[in-house]
Amino acid sequence: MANGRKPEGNGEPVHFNARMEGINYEILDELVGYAVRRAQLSIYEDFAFSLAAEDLTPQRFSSLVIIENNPGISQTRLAEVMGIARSGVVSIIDRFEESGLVERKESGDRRSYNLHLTREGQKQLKKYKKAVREHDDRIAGGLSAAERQQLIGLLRKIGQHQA
Amino acid sequence: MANGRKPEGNGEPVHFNARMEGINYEILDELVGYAVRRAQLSIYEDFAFSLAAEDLTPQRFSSLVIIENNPGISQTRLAEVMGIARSGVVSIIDRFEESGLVERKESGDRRSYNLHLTREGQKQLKKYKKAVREHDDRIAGGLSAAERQQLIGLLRKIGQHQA
DNA sequence: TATTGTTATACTCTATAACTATA
DNA sequence: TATAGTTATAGAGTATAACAATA
Repeated sequence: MANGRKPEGNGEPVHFNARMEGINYEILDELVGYAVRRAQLSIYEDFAFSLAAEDLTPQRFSSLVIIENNPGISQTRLAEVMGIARSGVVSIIDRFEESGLVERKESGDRRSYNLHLTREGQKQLKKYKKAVREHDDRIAGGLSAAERQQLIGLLRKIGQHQA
Repeated sequence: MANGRKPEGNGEPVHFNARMEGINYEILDELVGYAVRRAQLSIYEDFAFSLAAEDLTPQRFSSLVIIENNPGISQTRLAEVMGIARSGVVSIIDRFEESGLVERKESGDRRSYNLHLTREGQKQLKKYKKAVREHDDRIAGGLSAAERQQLIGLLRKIGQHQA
């Protein structure tokens, strides 16, 4: 063997703990931005854990939902909606096409495609939605239905600074 | 010249628009996770825009605040608080040390360091805090003080699923 | 044996720029 | 000239694994 050591590594997988005992967060506790970021990290971690087996990320899930509910959308438009560069959409759609969930159909304009879910894509997305709802219920478990609605409402007011 | 073309590129910088006209978001509108992610993207964008000149990211800002308010903290502990790998902290601190904001001081245990802000670090952080508060007020501008507190409170209840 | 900091490496995400085929 | 999709490339960010020094 190349070396006589046992396989090592750092041990504990990296985990985000929203609030650590005995740590003074000072100003961070007063910032809306930090609270959102902290929540987002916890949520992302749970999403990844819950849906890694499905090879699904929040980004990929959102793409499927947008395509399903806005059938025929173009890649450029999808990029705008997702807030990413057009080049990023290419690889996302490539991957979905390989796994047979999305297809690029002809549009009138031969420069662009109309994106659609395949039958298989619709079927899979239904499953994904169920899993994502379970995940969302889990992470929002501490909140009543009313609080949940209130939270979504407050979050929607954020980042609306001027036009 | 190597080629006769004018410098081109895709044009419009990538920008995240929380909600696009004429798009159906379906289930995404009901998910706490999506609302948080959407808000987080808007906030991050404003933070980056406001503080890029200071070479500051939310991550780097948080590190400085944690070090200031928990002086003598070790790199491993800081990694835990930030929810990143220990190896990631090394480069963060390296950079702060180069720019003279943080210093690694001896601890009793010769394997580890005690992290401290330098005098310059304290001075800079004071400036950063002012800028970050302005940024936070801007992105939370649509909210009253009460709503802001309410939002932070609700966000804190998230991701507290079981122990 | 375990821990701290470190380095090497790799992977993902995403941006920018340039290219092509169309319009 | 402008636009849609594409490719090439590069830069963050961050993880894992392995290592040296120390406990």
